[in-house]
Formats: sequence, C-alpha cells, structure tokens
Amino acid sequence: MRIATWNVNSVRQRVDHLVAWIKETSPDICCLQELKCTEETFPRLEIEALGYNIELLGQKTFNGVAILSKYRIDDVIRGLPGDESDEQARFIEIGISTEKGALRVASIYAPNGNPLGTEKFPYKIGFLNRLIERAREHLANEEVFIFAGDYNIIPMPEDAENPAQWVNDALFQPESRAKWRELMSLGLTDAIRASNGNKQLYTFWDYQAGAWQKNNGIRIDHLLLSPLCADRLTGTWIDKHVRGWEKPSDHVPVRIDINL
DNA sequence: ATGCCGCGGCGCCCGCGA
Repeated sequence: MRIATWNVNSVRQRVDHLVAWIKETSPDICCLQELKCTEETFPRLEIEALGYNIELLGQKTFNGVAILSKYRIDDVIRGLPGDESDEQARFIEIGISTEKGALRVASIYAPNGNPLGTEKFPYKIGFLNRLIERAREHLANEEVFIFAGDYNIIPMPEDAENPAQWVNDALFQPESRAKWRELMSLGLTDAIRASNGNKQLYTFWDYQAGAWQKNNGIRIDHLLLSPLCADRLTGTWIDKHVRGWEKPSDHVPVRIDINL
C-alpha cells in the first residue's frame, strides 16, 4: 500500500499538478493540507475520476485538510479532539480495512506558530499536545496508524540547509522540537529518517529569495508510523521534482510503501 | 532588513504562510 502526504497550498490552484502527480505515483491513500477552500468548492470530480473516495474538512481562505483513498472509508473524524473551541480545519482522520487488518490515517496541518510572542505560538504547542494525546490513545488501543502531514517542525539541524536561519522561528524553537521528541518517544517512527539516515532531505522551499534555486530547503512534512506500520515499511520517497513544475506548491509530496 | 513570493477575498491591499 502506498500512502502520501502533500501540502498543496490551495488545491484549486494545484489541481492539474495533483492529477499529474497522482498519475505518476498512484498513491492508494493521499493526505492533503492547505486546501484553502470549503467542501463546496473542492475539485471533487477531478479527483473522483481517478478512482478515489474523498473525505475533507474545509475552511474558507485558510487551512483545510483532505484524505483521498482508493479503499472504502469506514469512519471519519473531522477536527483534532481535545479543544471544542478550535475552529481551524487542521485535522482529519479515517479508518480503512485491508485483508491484513485495519489502518487509521490522519492528515495533519499543524499550526505555523509565527510570530513568536503572539498567541499563535501557544496555539501551535496546544495543537501538538492534543496530537500527542491522540497518538497515545491509538497506541493504548493497539491501533495501526499513520499520522501524515505538514507538522511545521524542523526536527533537527540536518533538516535544514541553513539551520541558523531558523533559530528565531517557531518551526525550529526548542519547545516545538521537544513536542516532536515527545511524539517520537511514544514509539512512533519518522519514515523518511528511518530509511535515509542523517541525509539532508527537504520537503519545503520558500517562494522567496530564490530558496529553490539555492536548495535552501527544510524538512517539515512527515509521515509518523505506529510500531506495526514501521515494521512493514518497504520504501520512502520525496517527490522533489514536483517543486520544479510551473507554478508549484512550496511543499512537495512525500510518500511511503508499506506491506499492508 | 520583516521584504523577497504566492494565495484568497464583500479584492485593487491586506492577512497569512514558513
């Protein structure tokens, strides 16, 4: 089974790229972030024509997450549990069934958290705390799951071409990185790191200041695997070439194969 | 340097992203 995540930075702007990339890579399940549209304006027909079921949590202008699935979707959770007052569309989770057992997949768009010193940073940390709690519950229930998405965390210095540039940024704050370690210490596996050692690999290049041309990237899009999922990991890819397409997203797709 | 670029919107500037 092939599972992917991609922050598309407006799904309506990116629908041609999305279709082309799906035809190239044929993911079974695809998590999307930053739809920047509502349920009503999501390009449903174009995606359904490729054979996908679609579940999404939309929002006008900002955020928005979706999961495309070639498998029948058994159940859906819209919104990250733990804060009824949170109105931002940043989390959707589905359950599917395979011959080898059930799988849960979440599409996550963690808050950016900038600028520091505003309410945005504690909101980011609060969101990550709720995500940790969600993972803890799944582990306690012995669920097989994948938490995929834009975490807006640079886990380690080797996850940035120029780490010094990020020291005063919410993405690389000690508190953000500590939340990442807290997730890892639950027993989750960072799929890209598990199969690439400490190699410098990026998933995001800013539109500004020629970041792409200089390869001034960061790795912030991650697939975190529960223990049984990690045991079944057979391959990982970062589809970097997509960043070179005409009018690209600033993020590229990341995908894995698992023996499920 | 807080902008550089790109996105959406009761749009022609502004907030937001990372």
